[in-house]
Amino acid sequence: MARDNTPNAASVGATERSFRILERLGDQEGCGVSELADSLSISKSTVHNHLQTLRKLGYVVQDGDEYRLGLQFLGLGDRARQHHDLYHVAKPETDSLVEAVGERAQVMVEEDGVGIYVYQSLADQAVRTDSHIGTVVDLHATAVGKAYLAHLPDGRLDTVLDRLAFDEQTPQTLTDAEALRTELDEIAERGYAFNDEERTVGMRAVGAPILSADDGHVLGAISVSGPTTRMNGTWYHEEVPEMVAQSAQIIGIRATYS
Amino acid sequence: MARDNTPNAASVGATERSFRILERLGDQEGCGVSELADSLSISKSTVHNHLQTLRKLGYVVQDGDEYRLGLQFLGLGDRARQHHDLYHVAKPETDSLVEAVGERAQVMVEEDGVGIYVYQSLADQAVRTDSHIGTVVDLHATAVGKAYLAHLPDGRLDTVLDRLAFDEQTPQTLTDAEALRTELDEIAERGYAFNDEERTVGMRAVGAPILSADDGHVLGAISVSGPTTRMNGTWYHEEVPEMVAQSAQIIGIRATYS
DNA sequence: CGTGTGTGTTCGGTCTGACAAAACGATTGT
DNA sequence: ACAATCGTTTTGTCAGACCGAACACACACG
Repeated sequence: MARDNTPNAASVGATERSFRILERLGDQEGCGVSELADSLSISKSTVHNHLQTLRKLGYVVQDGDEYRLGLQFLGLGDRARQHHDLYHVAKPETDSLVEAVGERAQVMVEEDGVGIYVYQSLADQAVRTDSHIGTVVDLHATAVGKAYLAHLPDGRLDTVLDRLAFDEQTPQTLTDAEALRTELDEIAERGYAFNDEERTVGMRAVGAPILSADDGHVLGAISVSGPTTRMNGTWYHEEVPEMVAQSAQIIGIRATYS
Repeated sequence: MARDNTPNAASVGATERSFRILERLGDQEGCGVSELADSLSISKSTVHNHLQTLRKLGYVVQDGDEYRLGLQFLGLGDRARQHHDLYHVAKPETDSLVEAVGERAQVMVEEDGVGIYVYQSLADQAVRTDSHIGTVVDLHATAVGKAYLAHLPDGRLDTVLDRLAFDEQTPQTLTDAEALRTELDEIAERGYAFNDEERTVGMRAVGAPILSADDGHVLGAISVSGPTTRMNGTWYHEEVPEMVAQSAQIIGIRATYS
């Protein structure tokens, strides 16, 4: 171990392996030992040991000859979310926003430099996408992300932008830090952010920041998203932004005084 | 569990330790290294290594001098839940049940011999308890649990009851397997189950099984629970059971044909 | 029937790397 | 200034995590 730098290793390999296995199990529902071992380049027996350990703990269930993620993770996820009081106040308001607008709405908070959806509400007509509760958000390519970044203090913004990958998701994605900064200024002044097919072709979204009612620091963001076929004209440019911004304000007030 | 003293170990110790740390972090929101190390009887440096590893993976966040559960668990939990299609159909119906009855309602499914809440809906007046989404349910001491057990095939019931601990939660808890079996027979005939302060003093609940509409096997259970001060008389004994049973039936039908 | 390829599981041997104890800094309160 | 915390880093050592290979059990096929 003395050779080759390892800047600050201090890392538990077995834990990393367990979570790689778990994440893979989440991607493809139901999976066998061999398939996991191949795709992760870990030996079958090691994968088997990890799965048995996780099964004993209740985080994985063995369903015939397949392994699946266990529902115990709901408990850990809910516990983590309980600690963010934004969730409680945002949930009912988000539901009524969806009832008014239709489509889908999601609430994002930042954690350690990445955005994560803590709640999502879907109308019947909403488009099914790959974003769910717990999804890690691209801060530079979503309406929630940009609305959030636009209200971050300069210092924090710099550190977050430094870590951003600027993946190009679609031809419309902003991949230049300077272009993003100028758009963030516009967003801050306007009060809400647009996303016009920057992450998913055919999808548009409108996002607004959730600000603390006393000192004005940003707590998170909320957005409504839908297909370009329905999200257009003044509905997209004026009416939806109005409703999203209002919901964001209500959530901000409730979050501050409760 | 006294039985089953690890006939074949094949267990990854580091993973077990990581999850013990994570579960402890979930219990008490925000926690320092020393506190964790003491209460888990693990050395400080080991706890530190695990926390750093989990932080790198995003499952733990470092907030000043405290560590907290990361929101990434929401993703794993939601993924696990997606695989159970019962959740999708139960959610809207549970919400409208809560709107009609008030109080709180929860949906349970079984996984590997234990019951787990996959959804919970709270009215404004609902009592705050320690049960959340992801909570492991005592099958013998809850309305959902008994409603579920009552409709389990005899073979499965035996194996589940064998593993049950029969903890006495309150003076009212059924701790005798035979007494439970006779009550399960009554429940199966009646179609719904009561819980009269068997798990929490001052709380009552009414639960009904969610049955598949074609072959009648039990998919899960749903219950409404509230304080004894409001849950009594014909409201508790007749009207609420009626509504819960009806919601359960609707969910069962939707789950079967979708 | 064997036989081939696919599983999931078990078995030892090897060497990594997870672990505890103690030293180190950085804060706090006395 | 000192004592008493905290979190972090370092050290050596031995348990145990890992792999490869063998095993058991399925289904296919010819």
